[in-house]
Amino acid sequence: MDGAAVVDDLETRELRYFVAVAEELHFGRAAHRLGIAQPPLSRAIRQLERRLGVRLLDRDRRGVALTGAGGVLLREARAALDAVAAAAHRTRRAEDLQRPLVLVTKAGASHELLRRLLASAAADTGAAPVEVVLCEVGEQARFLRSGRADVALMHRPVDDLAGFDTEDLCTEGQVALLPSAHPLAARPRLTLADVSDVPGLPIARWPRLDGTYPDGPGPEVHTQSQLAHLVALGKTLLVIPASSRAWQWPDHVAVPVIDAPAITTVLARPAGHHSPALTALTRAASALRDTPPAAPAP
Amino acid sequence: MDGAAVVDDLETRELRYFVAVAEELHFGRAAHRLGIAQPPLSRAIRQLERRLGVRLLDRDRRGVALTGAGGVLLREARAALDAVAAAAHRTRRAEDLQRPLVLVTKAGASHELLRRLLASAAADTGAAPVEVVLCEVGEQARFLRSGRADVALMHRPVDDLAGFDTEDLCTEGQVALLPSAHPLAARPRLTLADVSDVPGLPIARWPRLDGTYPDGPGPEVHTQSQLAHLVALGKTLLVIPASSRAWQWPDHVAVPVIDAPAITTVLARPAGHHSPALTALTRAASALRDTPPAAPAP
DNA sequence: CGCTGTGATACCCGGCAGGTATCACACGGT
DNA sequence: ACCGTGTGATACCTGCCGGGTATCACAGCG
Repeated sequence: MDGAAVVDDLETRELRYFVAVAEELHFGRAAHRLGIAQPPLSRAIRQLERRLGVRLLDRDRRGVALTGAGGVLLREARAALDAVAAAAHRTRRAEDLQRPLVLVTKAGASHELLRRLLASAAADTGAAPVEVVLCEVGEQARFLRSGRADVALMHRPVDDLAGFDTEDLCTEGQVALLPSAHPLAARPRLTLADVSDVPGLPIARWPRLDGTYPDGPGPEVHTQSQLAHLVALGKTLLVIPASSRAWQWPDHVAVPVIDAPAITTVLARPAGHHSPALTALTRAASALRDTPPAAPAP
Repeated sequence: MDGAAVVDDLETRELRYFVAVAEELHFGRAAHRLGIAQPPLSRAIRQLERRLGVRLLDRDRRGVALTGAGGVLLREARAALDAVAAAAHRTRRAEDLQRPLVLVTKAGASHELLRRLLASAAADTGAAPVEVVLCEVGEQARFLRSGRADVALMHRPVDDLAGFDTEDLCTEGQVALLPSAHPLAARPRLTLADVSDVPGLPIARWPRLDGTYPDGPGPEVHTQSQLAHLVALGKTLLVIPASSRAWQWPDHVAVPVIDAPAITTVLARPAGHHSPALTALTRAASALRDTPPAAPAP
């Protein structure tokens, strides 16, 4: 037999190392981030490639690039590391039954809804206390998958809900956020075409999964705080769910975008996970959906 | 600070060791299965408990029992190990785009449907070849989660479909399989009550997730082959989907059980995974559903 | 044509995973 | 009561491998 008949079952250490290199695309920085020196990291990656029998990275003397297989491993390794972290988290927290339920949501979204949900859960006798954690945009899924949170507020269709059980909470339209002085701010309503290419107010660009940015005139951002700054400066415009008032500065105007897809806020939990506290919260949430807000907006 | 402030990120080795002990509930046998000696295994488990700060096993000098936290870790560790294995599998197979799609199904189920599905996929130009893998009952989910298969035939409501995207293929009633000499075999139809407690033909008992068997008079089985033997011997009866003819021996009779839940055969794939070959197969499957079988059974 | 920065290589060392031998103890037989 | 048996725990040793330092090889660039 040849030397390719090597073992399966990678170690999490190897996966962590690979993810670091794949994210940094630089052995030195990755090693620094991992708190080790560069040579052991190079050796570990090379050994990983030999064990898998697959080339993961193209090193061409000036930087590093992911191969196709490397891209697959990056995605799979993240999922696997999340699963391992979830094993640790959930095992630790299995001890006390009266632990609070951890709910994660992206900062600045669904304020009012969350407040009502918490009130409803608190009123439900027997429901465990709920602890709210805020995360950056799109990070809820990883919080759920890695066990750092039990349940999340997510948004369809913008978030990827694959692998989660969901409960619809409410659906709403989107508004464009503009500087109040801008000509478009006077319009009673807008369309996506109106806001897609506004001179002087380009839409901000978020990094793709591989870390690169799409082309375009807009500023590059990767956290909500950066975006908040740019909005406050009137440097970009935003199309967001109508309830995301946290973004609305005093000198901004929200104009409905009539053809933007409706956003549904959902309560998401890992598929197949059940606990009394979780089902109690889900019940409170579904009761909430059937009850309109006490004071509907004028 | 106290000594409880220990690291996260478990190693897969620790998880594999724990799963072995939790499944065997015996350090010696688990060590043998892992190919190591018993003392290092004891030490590794103890270290795992210290790192997690949680007692996982109750050792009381005569055997080992899982604690609540241990049960949680067993489930989570299996999922995590599956995810790690999936990372290796899928990365290796990411290389060649023309690789066959691996379909897993439980042996002896959905014969006819699978044949039609394969024919339909073969007719669809551009669909990758399909490789069929057979597994024991209930193991399809692990094949999908660990990346050993890309897609599975599963059955609602008997299989746990949490975390999978599914496509319904067909729905059918269930029949009871009886020795032809048995009095019940003469009936034109039966109910669950009729077959639930037949003297001399107790229903076989499958192990639960924790490895123990429910109480009852029936024989204990944990593979389909064992069950096939017992059915052939006329020692037990079976309630199965009507199409599972593989179980029907010449001296057996199938009688419809009119109040048994209908079984839907579904094509399942890991949520959020997409590939051209997979979508082609899914398309072929949905086309199949709309087309009734060429020669309906009389 | 050196200088800079990249990843790869060579080599050494220490910690830890794993092995062997043995212990401590709970049963069950007689 | 007592020893035999089988359990997991402990003690101690050893070899391997993960990690460190020093250095190399090479590609750009002024």
